[in-house]
Amino acid sequence: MLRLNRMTDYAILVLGVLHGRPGQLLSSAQIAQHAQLTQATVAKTIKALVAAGLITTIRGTKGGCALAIPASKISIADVIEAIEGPIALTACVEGADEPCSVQQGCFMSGSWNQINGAIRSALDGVSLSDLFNPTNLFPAALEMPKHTETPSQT
Amino acid sequence: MLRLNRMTDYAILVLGVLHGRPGQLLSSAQIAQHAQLTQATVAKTIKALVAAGLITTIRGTKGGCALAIPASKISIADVIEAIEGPIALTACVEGADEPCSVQQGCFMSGSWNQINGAIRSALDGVSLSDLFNPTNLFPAALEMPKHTETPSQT
DNA sequence: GTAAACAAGACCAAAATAGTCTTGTTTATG
DNA sequence: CATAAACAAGACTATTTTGGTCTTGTTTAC
Repeated sequence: MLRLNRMTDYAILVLGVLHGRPGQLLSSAQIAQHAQLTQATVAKTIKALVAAGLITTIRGTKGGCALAIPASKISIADVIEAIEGPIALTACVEGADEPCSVQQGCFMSGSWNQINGAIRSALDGVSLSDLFNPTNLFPAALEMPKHTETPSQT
Repeated sequence: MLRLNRMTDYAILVLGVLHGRPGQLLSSAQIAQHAQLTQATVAKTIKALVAAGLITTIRGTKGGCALAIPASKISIADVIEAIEGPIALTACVEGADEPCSVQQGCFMSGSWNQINGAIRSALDGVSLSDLFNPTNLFPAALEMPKHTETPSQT
């Protein structure tokens, strides 16, 4: 299913909360409340996002978090890489004897690199603001109230 | 990391073994031997591949497996879907109150569908024969013996 | 009828993931 | 300068997912 893990979901949620309140410093507790997560989980998410340079934090009383760069400059790929590490399917199969012995070393790696690159650019092509304002991609989205198919989560 | 799971690796291995022996009926035990897996694990993999119509099996003594369709017609996406189910990141975030209440329902679903589609077509664009004969993609592959970067498995 | 092979599902083990808790550091405020 | 609010970081536990094995059944060639 190639599914994102839940922490990445949370990260997108957290970034969405920050995006919805531009210029405000929000504490992790506030974010947790808006995102309906526990403060501890939000803190864990924030740690990774700070490490990746996507948000900035200010410590001490009156501290909090804000987006480090505009949502339009943050791609989905950035978020995924911040939480899950480099984007790569890397299914380099080593165990086989015959089919691999024909060529030397990891003969499939070239193909996989190409596949990984294609996926990465797909994910790189959508920014958080595209995600949060889907009208950019689908101008009529808000006028079509038929959302019968439920895009399942988790 | 968006990694494939191990069963998908195994499936590619199994298909590679079959691809390397066109026209032959191989028992799961033989495949297991070539792929250096246990027979039980291969049998499990085969079950999914048969269900997806990628390989055909013949029961009884002298039975075995063979590719149901040529490797050039099987895409990576087919294999992934056979083992892991539909390809979808589906990170439809429901929990948030504020950022979601502005629009109705799952407002991000449209964007995710587009992203999923892009990934799927990337995976659809590479067939198993591309993977097994990377010269199709990289004509000089066999003449470049520098494989320093190790594309990690598992 | 027997053995070789696929079929299918139950079940257990191992690994990855998610979530919590504790402790420490920074800083505004009274 | 003490206190409280907030971030920081990592240890630890629990849960979930994944991988692997085992058992039992069915098909078919000889």
